[in-house]
Amino acid sequence: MDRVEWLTPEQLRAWIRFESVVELLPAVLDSQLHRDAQLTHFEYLVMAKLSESPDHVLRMTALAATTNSTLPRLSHVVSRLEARGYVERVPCPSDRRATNAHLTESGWAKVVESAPGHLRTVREHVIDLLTDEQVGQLDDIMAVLIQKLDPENSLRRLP
Amino acid sequence: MDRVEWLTPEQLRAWIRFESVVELLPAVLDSQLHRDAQLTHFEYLVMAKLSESPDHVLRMTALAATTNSTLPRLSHVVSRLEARGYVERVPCPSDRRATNAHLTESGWAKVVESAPGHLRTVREHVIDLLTDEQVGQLDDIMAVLIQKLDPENSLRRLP
DNA sequence: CCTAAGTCCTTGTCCCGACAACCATTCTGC
DNA sequence: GCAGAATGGTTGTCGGGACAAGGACTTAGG
Repeated sequence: MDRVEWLTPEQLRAWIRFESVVELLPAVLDSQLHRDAQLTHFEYLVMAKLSESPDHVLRMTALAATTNSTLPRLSHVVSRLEARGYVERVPCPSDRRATNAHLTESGWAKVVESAPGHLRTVREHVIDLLTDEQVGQLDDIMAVLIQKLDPENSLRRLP
Repeated sequence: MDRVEWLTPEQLRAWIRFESVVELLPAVLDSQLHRDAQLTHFEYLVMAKLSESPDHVLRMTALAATTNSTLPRLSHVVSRLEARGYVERVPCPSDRRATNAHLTESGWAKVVESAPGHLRTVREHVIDLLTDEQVGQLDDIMAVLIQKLDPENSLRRLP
């Protein structure tokens, strides 16, 4: 292994803090949703993305992309959501390999019901703690990191 | 559920990007460590914290705190690391309820061997992508979030 | 003291995510 | 057209993390 330059104290401190947030934040989001809506954060995300899409339908591949997920993972989650009546699978007419995931009425209602609580959590733990300027800085920084993490920009729908 | 103000476009975009990074970054760190050192990110973190500590020893409770973890989780991981010879459990002489986790020679060697690769990954995916100014902004922002996520740095979820 | 409550840690069980193997359909080159 | 590659999804298995319960020890109160 080649030599790597060590971090400066400022860089190290920033990294340790960032690392901690990355570790702790998902647990907060997960637990709020699980407590208030019996949903995983990822389950919520899947339904939320469906709800933003025309006709509440997305192909599995597209849905996997927007949720930063893999197909196997998504498939399992959709099966769970299907069992609870929130989502249904519909064969894609134009490509018979493909499957469309469709948010049911019940699923839509679930999203509408649980969105405010989730939003509140996001506000309480992130957005409302920062100044507008900091939100802008966060946006810029995360844009740079995403570019590296997800070079192909498979995440569409960035407003 | 009370009404919650929706996010502005700027806030929403920042949040979606941040959310994506929080989702994707751990996978990158995990996979590098697993590939190059057969270690979980959390396993590495545990050994790293031990290696920074005097005599390479920490009480389980303290170790759980510095790694943002719970005691059950830590206990399982230490068991695994013990089975691989990287860590050993030593009863604490002053408090017989307590257990000290001690990094073995082999564990120390493992940390020394795998640290550069991990550091390189952190540099490649975060630090080296940002200006010094941005690193400072990231530090400030994460400090604010940490304050909310872990108010007294003495976390541990209570039921 | 001695009992009750609190602290420190371990263990068992369940569920979710990663990974690999697999099947079905569509595309490509010749 | 047709063989082989590529694409789109599903399923099975395995390992790690959350949570609940329990065991061992210590401290506090009368």
